[in-house]
Parts: sequence; C-alpha cells; structure tokens
Amino acid sequence: MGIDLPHEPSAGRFYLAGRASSLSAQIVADVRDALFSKKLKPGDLIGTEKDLAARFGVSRIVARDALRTLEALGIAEIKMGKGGGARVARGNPRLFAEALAVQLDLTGVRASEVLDAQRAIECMAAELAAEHATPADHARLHRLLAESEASINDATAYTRLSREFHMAVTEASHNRVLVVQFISLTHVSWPSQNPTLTPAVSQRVLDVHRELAALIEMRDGAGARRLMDDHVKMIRARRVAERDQPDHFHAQPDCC
Amino acid sequence: MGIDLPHEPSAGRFYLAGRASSLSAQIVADVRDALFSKKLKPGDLIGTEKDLAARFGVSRIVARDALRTLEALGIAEIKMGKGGGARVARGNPRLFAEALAVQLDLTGVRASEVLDAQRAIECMAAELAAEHATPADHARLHRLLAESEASINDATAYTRLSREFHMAVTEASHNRVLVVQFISLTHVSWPSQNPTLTPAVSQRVLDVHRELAALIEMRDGAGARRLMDDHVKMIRARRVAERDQPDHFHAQPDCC
DNA sequence: AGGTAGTAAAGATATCATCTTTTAAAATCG
DNA sequence: CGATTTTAAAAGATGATATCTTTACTACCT
Repeated sequence: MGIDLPHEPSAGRFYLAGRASSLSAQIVADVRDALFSKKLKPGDLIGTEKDLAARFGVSRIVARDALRTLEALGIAEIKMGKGGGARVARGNPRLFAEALAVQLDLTGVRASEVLDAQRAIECMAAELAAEHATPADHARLHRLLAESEASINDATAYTRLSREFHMAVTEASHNRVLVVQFISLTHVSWPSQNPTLTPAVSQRVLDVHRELAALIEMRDGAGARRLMDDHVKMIRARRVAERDQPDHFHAQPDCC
Repeated sequence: MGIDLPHEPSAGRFYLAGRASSLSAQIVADVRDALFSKKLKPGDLIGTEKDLAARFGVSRIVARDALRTLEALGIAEIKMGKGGGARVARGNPRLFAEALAVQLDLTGVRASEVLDAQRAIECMAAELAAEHATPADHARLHRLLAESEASINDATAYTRLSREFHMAVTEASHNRVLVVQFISLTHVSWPSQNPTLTPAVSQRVLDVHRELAALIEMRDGAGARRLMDDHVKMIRARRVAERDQPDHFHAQPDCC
C-alpha cells in the first residue's frame, strides 16, 4: 500500500540545514521510500554496513548512523555475525507504544486527555467485540473473570488481570489498530501498582466486567459500548477528582 | 509524572545478546531513565558528543550512536556548531504520526481497521468539541465551511479543506491525545488526491459538515457523535466496497 | 552595524578489536 | 567403515577508537 506521508520539508530530521541533508539522513530517506513504495517488505535484507557504505559511496560509520536510525524507528533489525546485517523489521506494536509514551510525556498531556482517548478506543473496541468475538475470545474473557475472582484480595494480581481483561476485550474486536493504540495509551495511563484498591471496589469492578462479557456474548454492541463508556468515565472521574496534573499518572491508584 | 514503561528485558533493543548491551545502548537507556524520572525535561541540555563520551568513558562515535537513536525516537534534537549538542526535544506529534504510519504499514493492517479506529477518535472528538469548543473554534469551523463552499468545483482544494475541517473539529475537543491520533491515522488513511470526487458528492458532504458544526455550536454532544459516526461509517463503506486490501489506501478516492 | 576570524561542535573517514555465525575437520559410536 | 556429534578455525559482521573535515555560532575589530 502507499502510505501518504507528509511531503513538506519540515517533516522531521529528513530536512536538515547546512548540508542539503547529512549523508546518513539520505540513506534513511531512501530506505523509507523503498519501504513505502513496496520495494522492501518485512524480512527483506536491507544490507550490511559494508554493503550500504559501498552502495552509497560513504564510510561504514555513515551507513551505521543510518541503520541506527532505522533500528530506532522500528524499520530495521540488525544482527551481528556471518549472514548478519540489517533486515526490514516486522511491525512492533510495543515499540510504537513506547514512542507514543515518550511523545505524550514530552508534550505534557493531562491524565484526563489520555483517559478520554482511551475511552474512545475502548468504546469502539467493545462495540466491535460484540460483532466479531470468537468462541476463543469468549473463553478467554471468562477465564480472566474467574482468575480475577480468585485474586479479589490481591490488589497487585487483580490490577494486572483487570488490564488483561480490557486487553482481551480490545483483541476480541479483531482490529489491530485499536489494539496498538490501547497498548500505547495504557502504557501511559495504567498504574503498575494500586495499593488503595479494596476488595469492595474490586468486586464492583468485577461485576461490571461480567456484565460487559455478557453483552459481548449477546452481540449487543450498543449495550457494550454504553457500559464501557460509563465504566471508563467512572475511572476518569476518580482520577480527575484526585489531581488532574500531568505528573500524577504514577500516583493514581485507580484502574479497572 | 512517572510513565510506567515495560520493565521486562525483552523491551526492544535495550537488552541485547553478547555484550551485556552495547555501550551506546547503555547511554540511551540512561537518558531515557533520566527523562522518565523527571531529571530531564524538554529543552534541557543532554550534552555534546564530547561531553557524553567523557562522561561514559567512551569514544565520540559511541556517544554519537546513542544520540542518533535518541534523535530517531524523538527524544533528542541535535544542533551543529558552537553552543550546539543535543537537547531534550519538545513533543513532536508529527514524528509520532510517522512512527505509527510505519508500524501500521509493517503490520499490514486493513483500511477497514484504520477507519474504525478513526471513527472512534472522531466520534469522541465531536462529542468533546460540543463540550469544549471556544468562539475561536466555532469561527474557524465556519471559515472552513465557507472556503469549502467556494472550492466545491476544485477536488484538490476541497479534499484538503475537508481534512482541515475534520482536524478543526478534533482540535476543538481540546484533547491533544485525540489530535495526535487523528494526525497519525489520517497519515495512513487520507488520500492526498481525490480525482473522482464530484461536486454533487462534495455538496452532500458539505451539508453534513454544516450540520455537524451546528450541533457542536448547540452543545449537542450526543447528536454530534451520532452524526460523525454515520458520516465516517459512510466513508468506510465506500472504501470497503472498493477493495479492502492493505495496499489500496493510496488508490482510494474517498475522503470527507 | 557589518565583516571576519577563531573556536566549539557535528559530519565523515580509515582502521583496529570483538563478537557471532558458519563451515570443515576430527573424534566417537554403532 | 559409515554416520553422527563435537570442536575449532575461518569468515563475516558489528562495536569501538583516533583523527580529519565541515558547519555554525560567537566575539572582536573596523
């Protein structure tokens, strides 16, 4: 497919002052162009440092600079040893999640903004899960509910299982774009520890999760969306009632 | 704030075989840790290649390797010349948009998946715009509607203005996370050219845009959400009726 | 206020060191 | 004696260093 990326010169580091562009930046641009024009696909060999240096008439360090950039962008995977070199990577959602987390941190968005975006993703996921969930998806949701029940007194395990339940709902939508975005947003918004979670709150959340799984099983997309909307709104309200400050993500005790 | 990133060693290139980790990878990890623990913030000086080389007891090329990676990740901005060196970048949504586009391309998602994710983002944006739009936001929407009306017979200009209208709705939500996601998804999904757009279709889309602006102005969040949902569903249906293939993004003539 | 020179910084090159992978030879077992 | 396994060496690849070149910024002089 042809991805229509921005052509304006201000598109990041591909347009630099001084030298029209550094030599390594030119190599990066060439490889990216080949990727987007489908001349390269995941698994293809991009080349060794020696190969690229020869091809572009530069030193190995320039080639290495370019490969380091491609690696950081998730485009290339590099291997040492005979038969090594750089190959086009397969898509890596976790890398993307990290990139988003970094950018959100740097731009200083508020918890409320992240949670509203998460609400958008999870509501759509719930609706589409009601349409597309498979028997395996239903089984997974039920297994996670049972494990959550068993961990009702263990706040750490419960928090982890809760996130896995939301992840399972998102994956039941069979929309990989929503899955990637869910992973990214929850990297930012999901606390890893939740010391103030009580068994009473856990039980209430578990009840909502059960109802959601039932609506998905009944193929009630509108109902699943509404319940998820209320559920994530409740989480957001608890967060925002505590301090709505960019640097209080970590301190927030609430999840679902 | 504390961003809770994955701590498992398999988190990308920060855990390498052979050498416990390359020297440059260690520098990258240190800088990232400093960023996430708030020891570094946007605008801060990370250091020159010489500084970092001295600090970590390595050569300038190792420091340069690390800085190249941080630059690619959008963490560092590098400047040549006296007073140059690397500083912590400000958040760059366009970089994130490109990263997402690359990853979506590499994972081979379908147009329908991207458009469903876009529908999630735009519906939430419409609802929040109804709550948060300012007089300046309303004025901008009306200006864009007027310019669209004047360009009804110019498919290229109309396509551009149409995207700007959607962007303006998203910005009227005052949620920067939704804005970043909108930019990212439309990098992938929005055709740059639309040769088959007819004035009749343009007029119909313009009517929907007018109604949407009116609902936002009336603060009717539920109505704005419903209209946007139907609108993006219509776009999706037209796309999917043509070929639902990952590599036909570029060829799709439809936008709104 | 403008031009120039000096200095600090990154860009790039040639080369050496180390690591990883592959292949071939030797040893062992049936 | 043939097949299989183990070990070692060679080849290929990246990691890293020292050094030269080019760029950009700042201070000084006219």
